[in-house]
Amino acid sequence: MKHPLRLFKAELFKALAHPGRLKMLEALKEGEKTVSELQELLDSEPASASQHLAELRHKNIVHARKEGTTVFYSVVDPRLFDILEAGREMFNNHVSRSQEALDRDKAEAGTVR
Amino acid sequence: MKHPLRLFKAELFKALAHPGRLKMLEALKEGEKTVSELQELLDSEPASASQHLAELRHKNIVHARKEGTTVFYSVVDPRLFDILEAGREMFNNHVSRSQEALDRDKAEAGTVR
DNA sequence: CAGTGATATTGCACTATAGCCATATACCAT
DNA sequence: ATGGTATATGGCTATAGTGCAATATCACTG
Repeated sequence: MKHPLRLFKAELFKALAHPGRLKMLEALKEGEKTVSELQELLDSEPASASQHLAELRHKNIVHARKEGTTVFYSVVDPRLFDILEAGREMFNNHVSRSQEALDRDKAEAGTVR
Repeated sequence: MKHPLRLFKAELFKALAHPGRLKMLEALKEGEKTVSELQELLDSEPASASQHLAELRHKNIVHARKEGTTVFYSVVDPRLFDILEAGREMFNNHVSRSQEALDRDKAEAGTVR
C-alpha cells in the first residue's frame, strides 16, 4: 500500500462524515451505550443505525461488547473526541467570521463612499 | 436548520475524506501554495485538483488569493491541522493495537493449552 | 424441558442519490 | 493567442435509506 496513513485518515473522516454517525459518537462520549439507546437518537429505521455502527466497527472506531441479547458500544480511541471538539471550534470560528463579515458589510453600507 | 453544528461537522469531515484533498491540505501546513504546486501532489488530471480545491473553497476550509493569473491557496482555520494531527495519532494507536493483538496471538499459539 | 413468542441486533436486496475521475470547454489576465 | 484555473458533462462506483428475512437470547407456558 502506498500511503497507509493518508488512506487511514481518509477512511476515518469518511466514517465521521455523516450526521447520524456523529450524533451516535458524540453520545458515546458519556460512555458505553446500547444499540437501542443509539438507535433512538436517529430518526430512521433501526436497521440503519445498525449499519452505521457496523461501519464504525469495521473501521475500528468503536468496540462492541455483547451481553446477552444487548450489545454495548464504546469508542476505541478517546482521541476521537478531540477531533469532534476541534470540529466544533472550527464551526464557532466559522460563525464568528461570518458575523464579522456581515457587520463589516453593514458598516460599509452605512458609510458614504 | 435543525442541527447546524452537526451538519457543519459532517460537511467538514466529508471534505477531509479523500486522500488527495488530505495531501493538499497537509501541504498547506507550510503556508500558501499555488494551484500548480498542489496539482503536482496529485497523480491525476490537473482539472481534478481544481475540483477538489473548489469543494474545499465552498466549504470555507481554504481561502483563494488571486495574483495575476496564479491563485494561492491557504487554510482558513489552523485548527484544521489539529484534526489532521489527531487523525495521525489515531492511526499510530491503531497500528500499536494491531501489533499487540498479533503478539498476543502468537504467544498463545506457542502455549500448550 | 420442548415449544412459542417477544425482543435485540444484524444482513440482504433494492432504489435513489452522491462522489470521483476524465474529457472537453470556458474564463481571464497577460 | 497563451498560460494558469475553473466549470460542465458523462460514466462509473460508492453510499444511504428502506423493508424484510434471519439469527440469537430470554421469558413464558404447558
